[in-house]
Amino acid sequence: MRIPIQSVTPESGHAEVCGWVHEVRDLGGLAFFLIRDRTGIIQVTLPKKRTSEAVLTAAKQVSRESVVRVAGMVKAIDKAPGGRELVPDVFEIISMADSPLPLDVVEKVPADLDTRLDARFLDARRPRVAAVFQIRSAAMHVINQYLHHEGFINITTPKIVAAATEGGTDLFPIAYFNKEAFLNQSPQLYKQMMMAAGFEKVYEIGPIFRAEEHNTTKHLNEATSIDIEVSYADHHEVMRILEELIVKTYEYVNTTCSDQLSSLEISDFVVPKPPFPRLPYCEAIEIAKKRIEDPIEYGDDISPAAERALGSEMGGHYFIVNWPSEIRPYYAMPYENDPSICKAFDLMHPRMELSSGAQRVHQHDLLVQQIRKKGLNPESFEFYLRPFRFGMPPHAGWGLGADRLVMTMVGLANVREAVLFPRDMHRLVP
RNA sequence: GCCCAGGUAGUGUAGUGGCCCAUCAUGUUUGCCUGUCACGCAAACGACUCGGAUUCGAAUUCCGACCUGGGCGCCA
Repeated sequence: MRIPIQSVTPESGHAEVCGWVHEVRDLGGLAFFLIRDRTGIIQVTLPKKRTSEAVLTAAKQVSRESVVRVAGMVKAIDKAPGGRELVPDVFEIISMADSPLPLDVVEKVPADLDTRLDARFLDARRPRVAAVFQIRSAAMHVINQYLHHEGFINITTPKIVAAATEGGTDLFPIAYFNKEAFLNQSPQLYKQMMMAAGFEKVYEIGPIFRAEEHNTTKHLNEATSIDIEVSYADHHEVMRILEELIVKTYEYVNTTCSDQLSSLEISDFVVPKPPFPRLPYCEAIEIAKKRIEDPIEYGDDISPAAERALGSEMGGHYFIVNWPSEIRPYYAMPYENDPSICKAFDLMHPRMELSSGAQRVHQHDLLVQQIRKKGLNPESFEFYLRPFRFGMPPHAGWGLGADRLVMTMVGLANVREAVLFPRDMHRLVP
């Protein structure tokens, strides 16, 4: 019976493992094979004089990264990695790997990201790459667990939609029988409909699609968004949920992924401390004005240079709050005492924006007014506006970029490294 | 979409007009080697993105195409 490599100890006696041939060191009368599975690496040692002909033939024939089944006695040896080695009486080639390999799994020679993504299945065999996705999995697990625990209902909303009701970003048109259709840019409107449906707290973790032709290390055309919406909550309440979720995610990764963090050579993993500073937009602009050369004025978006300047000033996660209504979407709730600013916020990591959200406008007539103010036609928003006419509770929510969360958490240079099969302007395969 | 930088063995690189039938590492193959752990040693194999131009001569200069990386714009 095959057992995980990590569980092989000197006490195992006779053990059978399956995995990839990681490295071969043939010293002549003695040969070492490193066999790797997802749990670790074990040294298989062949003293040639005392090894069967069948084992020697297979060992001679096998190529790097072939899948093999090896069984034999486990011996305690200080000189071997992990303090044990396996002396095989069985060495079976299950699946021979072609040569040459598209990239070097052992990492003696680096590979460009492009090369790595072209051969992602091989790239992901590298422990440090696998570690990123194990951490991502842990993060998604604890986020689901936290939201479930907080009473959120997990929903799934359509990714094929009829029209671009939100404006702003470009959508991908798709062929949908004989109708016009698009890939959805966000579950925003559907989350809000579920507030009208009385679900009170909903969340969705799913793909979002943006057809922007950007070419940066932090944008993708297909991303994973963690979205929540909460009835009877204001922006303060959902910011609190967001910061608690971020902290819990870091804590969980910190306590359950120590092997993965050390694979990534992260020795200074810092769990952020709540509460995160709430920086009013107007103060953010003042800081940016002092710190960057490019002109920036109240009413402008926060440019990447301004983001970086603020990031180094703030030093950790922080919120930008009280945005001018003018530069936020129509569904962001304006302050009653000063409608020029609204109850919208962004959650920032020092490197980039992670999340944005707001208390939403829940009053039908105010929403129509806001849509008009943005120069949009309320008539084309009928499917969105309808729920607001039949009893819509006040509500607030946010969307958090899962890929950026992972990227910033483990310090990846490029968001593509946090995604198994990233989709950008140039990459559609694999 | 705009701007900048690139494209050389399977992989990662050196090479700015002749010194290049192209450097180094890794890999692969063969030989030697009984404690390696990036094993070592020896030998061999393997590449200038494509098309056009300039030149006695182009990996190197110019033009075009394609591809890649990055920045900006855009990103409710």
